[in-house]
Amino acid sequence: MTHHTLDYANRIRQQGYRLTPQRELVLDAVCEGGGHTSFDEIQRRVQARAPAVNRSTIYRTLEFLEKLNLVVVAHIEGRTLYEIAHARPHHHLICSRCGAEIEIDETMLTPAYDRIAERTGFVVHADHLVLSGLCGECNAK
Amino acid sequence: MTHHTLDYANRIRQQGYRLTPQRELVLDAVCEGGGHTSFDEIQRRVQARAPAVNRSTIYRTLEFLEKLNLVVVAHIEGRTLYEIAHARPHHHLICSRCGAEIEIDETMLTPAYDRIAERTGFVVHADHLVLSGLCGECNAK
DNA sequence: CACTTTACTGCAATTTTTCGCAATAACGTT
DNA sequence: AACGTTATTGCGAAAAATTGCAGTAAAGTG
Ligand SMILES: [Mn+2]
Ligand SMILES: [Mn+2]
Ligand SMILES: [Zn+2]
Ligand SMILES: [Zn+2]
Repeated sequence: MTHHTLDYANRIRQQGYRLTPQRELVLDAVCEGGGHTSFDEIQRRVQARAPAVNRSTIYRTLEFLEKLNLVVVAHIEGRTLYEIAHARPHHHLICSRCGAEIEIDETMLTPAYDRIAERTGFVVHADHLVLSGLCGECNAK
Repeated sequence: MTHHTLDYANRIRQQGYRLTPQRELVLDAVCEGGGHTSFDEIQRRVQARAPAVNRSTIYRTLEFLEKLNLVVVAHIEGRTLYEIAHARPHHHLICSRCGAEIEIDETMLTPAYDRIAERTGFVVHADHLVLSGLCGECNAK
């Protein structure tokens, strides 16, 4: 399971929080499938294993996991999508014409981060951006 | 009024849409105050002039104005904030420790856009990003 | 100005998300 | 292993946001 490498159990407990079955179930649900997952899909997966888990709990748990940087969120074309946080952050390019999605590594943004740090002293630490624009193909037209 | 410079009336009509009093009221409401405005504040301003304007209409209108690039949105610390679109896009740096907000020009990001275009062919056209990280002061500690 | 088309609005109903609170259970301590 | 503290859950209710639809009115035409 992907998130095991992050040692989420200790990460949660070391901050004074508790590792509950609900939190493990939600974490697993976000992991399954690997990519972006909607709330409904997460709820479906969680309740397939434990039907009693409450919808409110899933909302609160996702917010919690996001706060601990175990899960990242993205708003893409009106939809709110969740994804397990990986060791290295990544970002998304969304073509506003054809909808194509391209994934890029955080290193693509470091030139801008450097400029920002130079001029403002601010050190950017973005972990899941969504940048819109036009993909190569659509741009050619 | 700031948005008049954008000639929003023609911009709306030229695409087959209609310029309604409700749309002007919402646009004005987003303009007033200049910066980021919450939905509730927009509703308050609109209904101060025209109490009959429906809440649903305001939601739909904001979405519409966003689609036409007359208004930009941002999700900052859980809040959804609206702002009138200016001639040049700008972005925000939010310190995740002290909450400080720094505004930056789009030119700060062009080095990254260039790299992205070189390697992927994708031309980024982001108009209102929110980047989190640590401000200069918080970083020193 | 009267007329036609159909984009847009207001309203009510749904759906989604948040919230308060009493009951539960995680986990450090004994 | 039993106990105590209190973070977390489930539940019901409230609040926020979305949707379908019938009526309204913007704007082009003559
Ligand atoms: Mn992603
Ligand atoms: Mn702004
Ligand atoms: Zn494209
Ligand atoms: Zn700071």
